[in-house]
Amino acid sequence: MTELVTAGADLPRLRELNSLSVVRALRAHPPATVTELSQRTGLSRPAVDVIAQGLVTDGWASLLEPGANSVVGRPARRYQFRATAGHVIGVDVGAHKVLALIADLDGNIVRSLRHSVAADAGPAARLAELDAVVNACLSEAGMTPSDIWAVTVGVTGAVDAAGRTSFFTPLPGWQNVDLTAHLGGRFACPILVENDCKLATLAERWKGAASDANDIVYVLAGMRTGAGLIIDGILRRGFGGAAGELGALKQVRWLDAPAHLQNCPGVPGTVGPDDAAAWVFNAAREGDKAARRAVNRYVKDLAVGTAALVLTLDPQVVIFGGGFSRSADLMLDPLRRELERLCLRMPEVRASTLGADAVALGALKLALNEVDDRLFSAGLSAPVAPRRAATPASSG
Amino acid sequence: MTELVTAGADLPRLRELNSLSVVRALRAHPPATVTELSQRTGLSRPAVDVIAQGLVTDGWASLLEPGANSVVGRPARRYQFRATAGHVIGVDVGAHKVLALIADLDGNIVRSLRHSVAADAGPAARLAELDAVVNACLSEAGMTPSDIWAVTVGVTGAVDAAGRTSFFTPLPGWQNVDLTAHLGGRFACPILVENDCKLATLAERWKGAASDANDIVYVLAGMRTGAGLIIDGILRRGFGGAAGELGALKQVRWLDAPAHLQNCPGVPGTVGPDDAAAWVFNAAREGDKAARRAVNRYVKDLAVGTAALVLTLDPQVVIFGGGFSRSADLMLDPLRRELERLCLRMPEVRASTLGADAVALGALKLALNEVDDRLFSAGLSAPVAPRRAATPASSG
DNA sequence: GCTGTTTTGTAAAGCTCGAAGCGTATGTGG
DNA sequence: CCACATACGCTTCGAGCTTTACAAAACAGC
Repeated sequence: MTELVTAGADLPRLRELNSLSVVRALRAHPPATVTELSQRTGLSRPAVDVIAQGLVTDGWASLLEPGANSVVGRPARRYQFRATAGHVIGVDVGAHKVLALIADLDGNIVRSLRHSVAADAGPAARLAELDAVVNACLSEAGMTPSDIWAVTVGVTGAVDAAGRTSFFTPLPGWQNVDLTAHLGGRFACPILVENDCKLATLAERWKGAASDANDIVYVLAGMRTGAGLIIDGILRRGFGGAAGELGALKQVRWLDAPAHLQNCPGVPGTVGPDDAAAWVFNAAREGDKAARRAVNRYVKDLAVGTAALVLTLDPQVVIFGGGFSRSADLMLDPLRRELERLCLRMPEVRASTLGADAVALGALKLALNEVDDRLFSAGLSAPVAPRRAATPASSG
Repeated sequence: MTELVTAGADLPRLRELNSLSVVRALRAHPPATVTELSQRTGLSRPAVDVIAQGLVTDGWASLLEPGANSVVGRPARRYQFRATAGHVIGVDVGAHKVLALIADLDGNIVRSLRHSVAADAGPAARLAELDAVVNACLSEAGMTPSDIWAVTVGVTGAVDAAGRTSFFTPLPGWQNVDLTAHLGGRFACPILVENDCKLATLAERWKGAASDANDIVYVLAGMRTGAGLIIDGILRRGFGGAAGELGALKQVRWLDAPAHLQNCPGVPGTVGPDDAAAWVFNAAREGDKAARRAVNRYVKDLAVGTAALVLTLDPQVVIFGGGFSRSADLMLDPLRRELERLCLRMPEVRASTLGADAVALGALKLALNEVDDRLFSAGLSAPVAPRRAATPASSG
């Protein structure tokens, strides 16, 4: 009737909260004994004991066989979170490839598969390749779609709340492709679609160069330039999912920045447009004057937009990622110098440590976050795949 | 010893959580009967009853005298949150004035006082005026500093985590003035110092034009141009407190934008530089061609930076505030047109509804938030003024 | 003015959960 | 084989919430 201002908690809820607390402690430092869990959660040993046994019978935790016990005294039972209770899929649908990863609830990658796709492939062909990769990856792992608890797909371009690439995408014919609906037929679990750049940002914070920071600006530097934002530890999408699309503003010079590299004088005619940048970076490394000038011009332009992000958000760290980050050795210091000149408070500037898998890793992480959110809000009844709340019927 | 991963809750903590839950319900819909509170919190009537009585004896709530009871049945006791249990102060230290507001815990303004200050006053004189206003306001309200639970002071310029204006401020000699230390001698409660622009943003969300939105970009348009950001309902300061200082980047044209108004041809020599903008707005309203052109140029420049913010954050709403927002009728539509051209997803654009008190109101809100945070994290023992955790000794 | 109705206040019983304490089990080291 | 250290598991106790039941207070209608 009346909306709940704030839910008051009764005893069963208390037990649930403490169970979740134990699960968190279990995941943070596995494997753990009852005594350790008791210390970490602040609960008494007997309380943790019954909770841990309940987790085992529910399937959330498992007992480790007693191994080498260095300490004197009765050896403690060692519990561990049963990460294999569920799995998630992260997919990167890029211009040239489709990469799928399957991981367990702790993020351990169980299976990965990568197919190449022609850059000019249409949406139907690309979707078919997506299905093929996901299917093959699942069967290689000996799983069915019902074993999957969440799916995330990363695509290029801003993605709206419904999971559609509504604005712009370089993938041919990809506007308004409804991936949620496309995958919804086979997966009953939550399906998330997200911008590749945002996912790469998430990945850098998960197991990349920004794992220690909570306020992160990620700059994707490549043939396309983009940005991803983590503020207060949370990936920000914006009200309509279009956060980080600063590159669309021509005053920040991100649109034309890669042209400095592509149009650099001295690039041999035998080098294709996609490889021109790599050639320029190599030439610059070997001392070629024109190449160095091109790189410097590129960095100068990149720095304008980066400075706009830094001045707007004042992050702790800026991550320099994307395809060009392989040549970060050439550009990191010039970029720092430019930012020093343009910004009020200088953030740390670091190069990405993740390679081409960053987007798929971020997709994995987003799916894991979704699972955790549901776990910690809905409570842990039994480890089964969650189901989407509503399936908005919409044609792809 | 070991850091707590997540605190497990025991029974006393449960009661505390439920008490807070009742307090929240009480504040959301005052006055409230036990039955209403029971429905809103989901707790049983007897549980709410003992909690409510406890709140009354602690001083957090009070009983309302039974008034007209339209319904049949035994009249219910009506409880209300005792907002006068504590008070907070919000101060705006501006270029021309010092404005102090005192409010109770519900944000009802109890007392306000405004002193004018010369724009070229030095830091000592300005601090003296600040003390005078705060003292007078307190004594007029019949209070002492120990009655105050939190103090917030708004100043121009980026404020770092320690509460110092470390970067730039137009207030003469104000660099590195340590307001926290200055006020720390007389107030034992938390003292917050914050950028005026951020506080105005907070005020617009509290009781201004953005009360329905959680993702807000506030643009302060005046002789100085600034920005404040609310993302996911929370005011964002950035890692070093310098978020929103996009204006420092010359490519976004905010620095020179007001010059279009000041240097507009046709401004009589009798009009001072501070009043030139107002003259131009009036002239534009009356159809003066040169004035209209100046206003349009100004809006065009303002829109570049605003578009950078919008493209970066994709907010739900952009608030057009600051001194020039009095002339929003002239500029709102042109600003919308420019943004439509520059942005991917168009946010709502609204004019500020708060006048010159916005900064002080925001300061009040920040102080109230601080009180609430402490309340809801530390629990409610008895309504007394909180004390600062650590007083970092630093000379002003 | 009395009675019935309706809603609130209050008391008692029961249940669940966590804390504390204590005896028991199971290892290591001498 | 014995002493010791640590972990397990049982019992007792207390706190807090819910349910149920009953008393109290006001209004409506006769």
